[in-house]
Order: sequence, then C-alpha cells, then structure tokens
Amino acid sequence: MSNSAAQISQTQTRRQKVEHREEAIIAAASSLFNDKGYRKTTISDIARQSGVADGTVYLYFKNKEDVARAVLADFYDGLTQSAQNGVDALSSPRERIEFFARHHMGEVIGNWRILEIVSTLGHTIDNYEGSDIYALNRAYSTVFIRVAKDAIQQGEFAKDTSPTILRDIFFGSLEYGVRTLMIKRQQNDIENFVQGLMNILFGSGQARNGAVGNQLADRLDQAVSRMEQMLDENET
Amino acid sequence: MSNSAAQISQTQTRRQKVEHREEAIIAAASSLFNDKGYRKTTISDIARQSGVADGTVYLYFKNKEDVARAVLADFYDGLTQSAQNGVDALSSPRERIEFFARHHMGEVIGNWRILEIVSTLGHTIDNYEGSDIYALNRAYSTVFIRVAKDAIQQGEFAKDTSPTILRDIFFGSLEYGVRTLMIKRQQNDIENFVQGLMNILFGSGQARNGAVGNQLADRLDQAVSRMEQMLDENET
Amino acid sequence: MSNSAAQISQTQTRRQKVEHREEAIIAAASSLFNDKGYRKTTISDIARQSGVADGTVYLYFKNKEDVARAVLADFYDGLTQSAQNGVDALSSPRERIEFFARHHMGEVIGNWRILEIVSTLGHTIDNYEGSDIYALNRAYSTVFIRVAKDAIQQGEFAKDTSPTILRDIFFGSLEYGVRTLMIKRQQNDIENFVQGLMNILFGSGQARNGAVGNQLADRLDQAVSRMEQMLDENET
Amino acid sequence: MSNSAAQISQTQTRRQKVEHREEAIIAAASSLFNDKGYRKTTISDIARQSGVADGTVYLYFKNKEDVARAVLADFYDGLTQSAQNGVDALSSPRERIEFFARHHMGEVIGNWRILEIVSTLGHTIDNYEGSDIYALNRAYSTVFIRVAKDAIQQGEFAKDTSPTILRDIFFGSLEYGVRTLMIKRQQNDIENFVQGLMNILFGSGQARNGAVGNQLADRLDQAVSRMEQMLDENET
DNA sequence: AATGAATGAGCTTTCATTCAT
DNA sequence: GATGAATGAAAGCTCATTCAT
Repeated sequence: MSNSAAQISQTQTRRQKVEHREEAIIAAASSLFNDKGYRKTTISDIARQSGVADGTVYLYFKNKEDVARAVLADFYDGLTQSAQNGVDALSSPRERIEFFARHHMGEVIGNWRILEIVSTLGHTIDNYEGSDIYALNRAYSTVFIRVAKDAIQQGEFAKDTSPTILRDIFFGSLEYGVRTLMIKRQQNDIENFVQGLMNILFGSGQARNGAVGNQLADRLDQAVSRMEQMLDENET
Repeated sequence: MSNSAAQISQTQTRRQKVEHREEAIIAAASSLFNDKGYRKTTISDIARQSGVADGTVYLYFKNKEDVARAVLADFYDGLTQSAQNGVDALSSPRERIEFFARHHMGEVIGNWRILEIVSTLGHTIDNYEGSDIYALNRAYSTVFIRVAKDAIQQGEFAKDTSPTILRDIFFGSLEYGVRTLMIKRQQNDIENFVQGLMNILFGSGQARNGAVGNQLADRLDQAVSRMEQMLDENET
Repeated sequence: MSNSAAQISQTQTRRQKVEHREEAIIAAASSLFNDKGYRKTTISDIARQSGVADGTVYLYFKNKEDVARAVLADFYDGLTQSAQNGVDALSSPRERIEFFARHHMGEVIGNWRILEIVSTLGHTIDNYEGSDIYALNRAYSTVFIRVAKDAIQQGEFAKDTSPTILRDIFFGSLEYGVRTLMIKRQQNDIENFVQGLMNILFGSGQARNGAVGNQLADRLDQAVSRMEQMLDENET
Repeated sequence: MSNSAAQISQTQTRRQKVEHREEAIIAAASSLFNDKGYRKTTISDIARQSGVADGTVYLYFKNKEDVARAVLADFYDGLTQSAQNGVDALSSPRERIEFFARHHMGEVIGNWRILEIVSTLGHTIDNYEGSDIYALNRAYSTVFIRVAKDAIQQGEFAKDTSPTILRDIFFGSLEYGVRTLMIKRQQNDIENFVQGLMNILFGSGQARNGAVGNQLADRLDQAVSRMEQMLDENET
C-alpha cells in the first residue's frame, strides 16, 4: 500500500485489471473446487466461470496446480487474518481457544473440499516442508500456537505440554468434527462440538472432580481432620 | 494319489492361486495407493506390480473403485481385529485408550495415504452412509466408542461427555499427529505424542492448575490456614 | 441317415453328445443374438447359457463369427425347409406366394435381429458370393424363385418379368414390412401387410380395372357397337 | 483493410475453417462407415482421415454416435432435398414414382452401408421413434408418401391401398435391388431394376393376363362371338 | 475332450497445455 | 495481452482367444 503512490494511472489501471482477472479466476476456482473437487474441475470450467478464455488462465498461473495453490493461499490468508483479529479482541486463553475453535469450524464447514486440495497436492510436492502450501498452513497454525503457549504459561495446561501436540489435537479434532457434522448433515451443531472439545481440553466445571479431584480433596480433608484430632488430643 | 484326490489338490492349488492373485493385487494396490495416491495409481501400475495383465485385475475386481474398496476392507479388518484384541487384554479405561492410540498410530503411520481413499471415494459415492466403506470405518470406530462409553461410565470423563465427540477428538488428534510425524520424519516419536494426548484427555499427574487444580489449591490453603490457627491457639 | 448304420454304439453316443453340445451352443447363441445383437453378445454369454465353458465353444467353432454362421445356417435351414413344405402343399402360384409371404413374416418377426448378422458379417467376408452365408440365403430364395418362375409361366406376371427382380421386390417388401410392424409394435398386423402386398403384386379383384382395364373394356365395347351399327346399315 | 474488416475476415476465415473441419470429419466418417461399417471404424480412423487429432473430433461431436448422426443427417438431407426437387419437376404420379426409384437407387448404391447405421444405432437408442434419426428417415419417406397418396387418388392404385404399405414395398424393393446390384457388381443395371419394379407396380403395357387380362379376354371373346353370330345371320 | 483363468490389443473419451492468430 | 481451437497422451475397461491343467 505504501509504495503504490509511485505507480499510478495507466499502470495502476492495468494492475487493477490484472488483479481483477486474477481474483476472478481464484474466486471461480475456489467455488468450483469446493463444489466438484479439484480433479473434476477443469481449466475450462474455471475459465468459463471467470469470464476469460482457457488460455488466459495460463497467463496468470503456471498450471492447474498453481491455481490450486493460489486458491489455498487466498483461503488461508483470510482464515489467518480473521482468526488473528478475533484472538486479539479477547484476553483469556480459554476464551481465545474457544473462539478459535468456533471460528475455524464455521469457516471450514462451508469450504470443506478446498482443504482436501492440501492432501491432493501435498504429495505431488517433493519438498513439502519448503513449499508455500506448508508455509500457509504454518502461518495459520502459528496463530494458534501462540495462543496455546500463552495458555500453557498461564497454567491452563500442564507446564510441560507440547504446543505442537496441542495444535495437532486441536486441529485434528476440529477436522473430524467438521467431517462428522457434514456427513450427518448437522452443520448447525458446531456449538455442541465446540463445547465438547472445550470440556475435554479444560475439564468441565463439575467434572473431573469425580475421578481425580474429589478423591484428592477428600483425602486432604481426611488428613487435616486427623491432624486436628491429634492436636486436640495433644492439648488435653 | 487317487483321481479324486488329485482333483482336490488341483482344485485347492487353483483356489490357492486365485487367492494368491487376489491378495497380490490388493497388496500391490495398497502399496501403490500409499505411494502415489489413488488417482495417480493406474490399473496398469497395479497389474504390473502384481505380475498380472491389466485384464486380470478385472477378473477379481469390478473396477478400480472396487480394488480400492478391497484395499480398505483389508486394512480396516486388520486394524479392527488387532485393536479389539489389544483392548480386550486390558482392563482400565485409561490403559485401553492409551493402547488404542499407540496401536492406531503405529498401524497408520506407514499406510497413511490409504486412509485418504476414504475421503476420495466418499465423494464419488451417492449414499455414503449406506456404503461398505462407511461400514468398515464404523466397525473400527465402534471399538473405540465402546471403550469411551466405559471410560465415561467409570468417571474418567464427565458423565455428560458425548462419546461421538470424544471419538472425533481421539481419531482427529491421532490423524494430525501422524501427519506431523510423517512430515517431520520422526516416525519414532509416537510415544511422545501418545503421552501428550493422554495428558490432555486425562490430565497429567501433576497437572491442571487450572479449573480443578486451583480448587484443590484453595482447599489446601484453607486447611493449612486452619492448622496454623490451631497451632497458634495451642501455643497460648 | 443311410450311412449311420455303419457307425454305432459308442461312436454314435459320442456323436450325439457332440451334436447335442453343438446344438446347445447354437440355440443359446441364436437366442442371445436375437435379444442383444451380435456385438453385445459375448462368448461368455453363449457359453454360460449353453452350460459349457468358454473354451469349449472353441472346440466346436473356430471363432465367434463361425458361431454366427452356424446360427444363420440353422435359421435358414429351418426357414427353407418349412417354406418348401408349405409351398409344396399348395397348387396355384398366387396361393403359394401368399403363403410364402405370410410364412416369411411370421418366422422373421420374432427373429429379427438374427438376420442383421447377415449384413454385420457380410462385409467382413472378402468373397461373399463364395461364402456359405450367401449359399444359405440363396437356397432359401431359390424356393421363391421357383414359385415365381412358375407364376410367370402361368401368366400371373408378364412373360418378360425377371424372377430375380421379383425376388428382390418380394423379400425387400417383407423386410421393410417386418421392420415397420416391429417399430409400431403391431406384430399381429402381418395379415394386413400380406394382403396389401398381394394386391400390389396381383392387382386387387376390383382394382386396376380403374386405370387400365376399364378404359380398354370401354373402348372395346365402343368398337363393337360401331361394328354392329355398320353391319346394320349394310343390311339395309 | 480496417481493423474491424480484418476481424470480420478473420472471423469468417475461422468459421470457414471450423465448418471445413466439421465437414471434413463428416466426409471422412461417411466414407469410412461406408467402407468398414460403423463398428469397425474407430475415432482414430476418422481423425486420421480428416487430418485432425483424435481429440479434435470431440470438439465438434459429443461422441462417436453423434458423428454417425451427423453423417446420416447429411446424407438424408441431400437425399430428401434432391428427391423433392425431382418430384416437383414432374407431373404424372407414374413418372414421379419412376424418377424416385431411379434417384434413390443412384444415390444409395454408392453409400450402401451408411444406411446400415440406422439399424445399428436404432437398437442403442431407447426411444427410437422420438429420435432424430427416425425423424430424418421419416422426412425422406414422407416425400414418397405424398407422391403415393396422389397416385392412389388418381387411380393408379386401388383406392383402398395403404400408402404405408406401398412405402414399405417401394423402399424395401429398392434396398434389396441395390444389395443385389452391389453383390453382382452390376451397378449400372439400375435402369433394368427400375423398369422391373415399375412393371410390377403399374403393370406392363402388354401385361397381366392374370386377373385383369382374363376378364378382358373374356369380354373380347364374347364380342367376337356376337359378331360372328351377326355375320352368320347376315349371310342367310 | 473340457475347462476357465489369463491375456493384452484395442476402444472411447477426457482434459491440461500449447500456440497461431 | 487475450483468445480458444487443436493437440495427443493417458486412462479405464471389454472381450475374443489361448493354453496349461
């Protein structure tokens, strides 16, 4: 934005047009990938829906895979952005994580098949860790990692909890949750799943005292009682 | 060798051969699907690796999708079987779940992409919930569901915990865990991940200063206070 | 039949078995060709329906085309036989031709697609005129040709009528007639078509006097009247 | 040449090229179908002979059947057109029918096997009567039907003659006639066959001693008898 | 003689990519 | 830059025919 002042007028217009075309193609591809899947979407489909010719797609993207990459970048960018904004607006780690879960499910449930591309493309790529898809994924999950580290710091999780493992648990759970909701066609049950996950991660208010907590507390109470008794007897 | 005996042996040999062929094709397909993915694996690939002609594959399987189904069935059957056996040999819910996690990761980590077929085929199939792939998946996850219900019953999780959500959290976490280990090429770090997951699910030994821990700490503080008071009074 | 006395018992049994197999294959092929057409009928189909193995078909027939030839031979043999018998039982050329038409349509309408094989195979064959299919066809049409020659002889058709052309008209008409009845699904309207054809070939009783006959008769009557008048005048 | 003029010409050139391609494919297919038959002609054959790539065929036609449809449409259109024109240029029903027969044989004799496609495709198509192939066939035969009705009206055929049956007789005869001429390799004997058919349909000049002829002869005999009687009486 | 598993050539169709205009 | 017709490799699948048993 800051260096845009240098390039104006005609150039600007051309860039806008170019960007418009590029965006149009990405938008069309995104919608089509989500509807029909990556494999069943053809370049012709994308071109038609973008209002350009088949060949034009190749002016903006190297090949079909490149289009997919751009779609993913677009999707992840928006996701990362809005996740970060939402997290910034909250203070407690628990609230942040709960928001993140709700936000993630809400965004992903409608764009389910786009994320399939990650696995579709992931294996074509030799050096996945060096790829841009990996970088996008990482940027997004980093937002969570930061929240997770903070939560650990603040005692919400054991000090020795690995943020990476927490991340895998978090996103893995959400992915399966989304999948289940999709299959059962209960896309509105996000809230239910989010609460269930939170209870597992943080323990429900009343729960867990059962198995562990209550036992400990009871034994502590008993110990104190015994000590009190002993002191009493001592007095006499 | 009598004539009928010869026939029997011949028949058996033929049947063995047939079974051998079928198994060889499934094994080849399994390995190829895992290496190249379902879409990029061709019938010719499978035939070549099985040491048969292309057409032979179609003697044993209706079409490519049918091969994939057989591969999945084979994989899930073994997985379900050994998981059930392992679970039966243990008694405490926690031990069972821990075993399940370790077992799942160990089995899946080398056959990662085979499970992708589920989602690949899932979309092709009209009535996924009625399909055999769904049934296989369900049979396996049912083993876990039973363990999970038992664990809830025994107070390891809050009484109102949904076993379905627990299942999604469990398998989702493991899937992401496996993926991470694969990418990082640290396939031997299964143990680390399993412990991490267990700690989140059940709380670590020292754990949870959060919700539960703080309550305990409060009661401890109160008890200590009372003891100090009593000692004070005693002194007088 | 006359030389069968020489070969008896075991040989006979074997031959019967062989003939039975051969007939079974032909019968199965005939029925299948008629239902599904030549191309869509597979050797496996034929083998299954005959109760033999695929390979066995090749013990009796050189290849698929050879099976088709046998089916055609079988069909034409029966057709020729019954046509000849029917014709022999009648005396007037007109009755014979009418019978032939009715018989042909009746036999062919249910075995419509078998005759398609003639054109399907006809072109594969280099020397059609020397082929056995041609011979079969010829044997059948010869029955008609003889009837036709007789009819011409007896004045039912102009003396210079070509029997060959008559044959083409006859069978061509019937083939189209059958086709139309099949398409319109009015397989019971054979009689109607036969009468129509007879009327064209022989002229209906009342008809044709119209255009030609009546005119001639009228002019003849007029001529006679004029002659009578002249004679009358002469007398006086 | 102005820019727009250039564009027009360019567009036209491209369209011409496109039409040329389409025509080239139809021409190639037509010729190949006629030589090898529909089934034995492959898309590759057609593409090679048209000078295009296999895939190009699919730019102009949906599939192989669609190519066949276009070939048939092309063939029938020309046939119908020229038949109608020829018929319109003549007045008497007999002349028209004779022309039609001659014209049909001349056109069909070189493109014999193309018409086979009708029956080849006829079976593939579920609703043949609603298909475009049926419509083409019908459009052509309608030209004849109109002529036939007119002929019946004018007394050339018995008033109760069915035009449909007449049509089947007409085209069926011609088809067999063509077939015979092809087999005998006497493609120049069309005239002979046409005259033969005309004589059957309308009766030859001298013809038909049969039904009609005999009646005439009877009346003639009677007239002569009467004249002889009169002369006898005169002598006295 | 009978079997039927195995073969593999051959077919139709799709679609990412190119390139002359 | 933009076009879109043309390309042709590549895939899934069928089935007549063979041949070891």
